[in-house]
Amino acid sequence: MESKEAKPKVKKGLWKPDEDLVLKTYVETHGEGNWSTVSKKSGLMRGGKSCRLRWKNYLRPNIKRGGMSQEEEDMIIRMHKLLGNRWSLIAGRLPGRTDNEVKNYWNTHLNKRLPSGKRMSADSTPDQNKSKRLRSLGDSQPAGNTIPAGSTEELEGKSQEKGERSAVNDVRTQQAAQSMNYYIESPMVPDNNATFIFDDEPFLAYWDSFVLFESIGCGGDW
DNA sequence: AAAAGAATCAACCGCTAGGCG
DNA sequence: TCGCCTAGCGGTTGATTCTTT
Repeated sequence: MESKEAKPKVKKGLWKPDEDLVLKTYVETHGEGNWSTVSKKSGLMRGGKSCRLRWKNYLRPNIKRGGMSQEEEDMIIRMHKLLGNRWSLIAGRLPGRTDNEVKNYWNTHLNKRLPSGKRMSADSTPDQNKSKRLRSLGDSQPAGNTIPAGSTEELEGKSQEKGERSAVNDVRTQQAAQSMNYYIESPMVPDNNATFIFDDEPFLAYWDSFVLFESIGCGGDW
């Protein structure tokens, strides 16, 4: 029953509202960055990583909470088909959404609905390291910074949202099943014969140049 | 009404890249 | 050039909530 007294005790688990308040106030005052020192300076007994994640996923302004819209769902499906499990890149095309949220949504809602039990999980990602290679490029447009103002929802709305969740999910399940009409049956990595069926041209406007760069075959194994 | 199982999602972990001294 | 530190990423875990029996 020895305890490691030398190390400062780092709190884990769910964040409490007062902790959120402390972190939010701190970041709004001092700005983002130096997460490793946030816990010391703010008095939070949290690790830097935890603080960064909490801010990025929940406390940051313009974070959109609640269910995904049909458009967002479609976007996720399409982007995942193109990019695989590059959640940060996908989230970057969805204003107000975080990579964690997109990832969870995919794993819980969309992945299981794939036709004929085909799973688009990490297993099917051809090159995990590609995301690392692309990171610096992708960071030029981080997930939250392109968000138009006015999409913030109350964090306290969560309990209500939970109550509505099952009903909302039922509707969304049906809608998403319809959206699968333009789901692409070709392998995730398109070759020259891959057929992409997009119903709306403006989708292209969301592509970054590096995505196009890779898509047209300059990315090695693409 | 209670218990068990399933589903969901917030948070953590390990790893890598990039910056800086 | 090397080593350390920080930020960011995707994968995984575990707690909570919901649904079914």
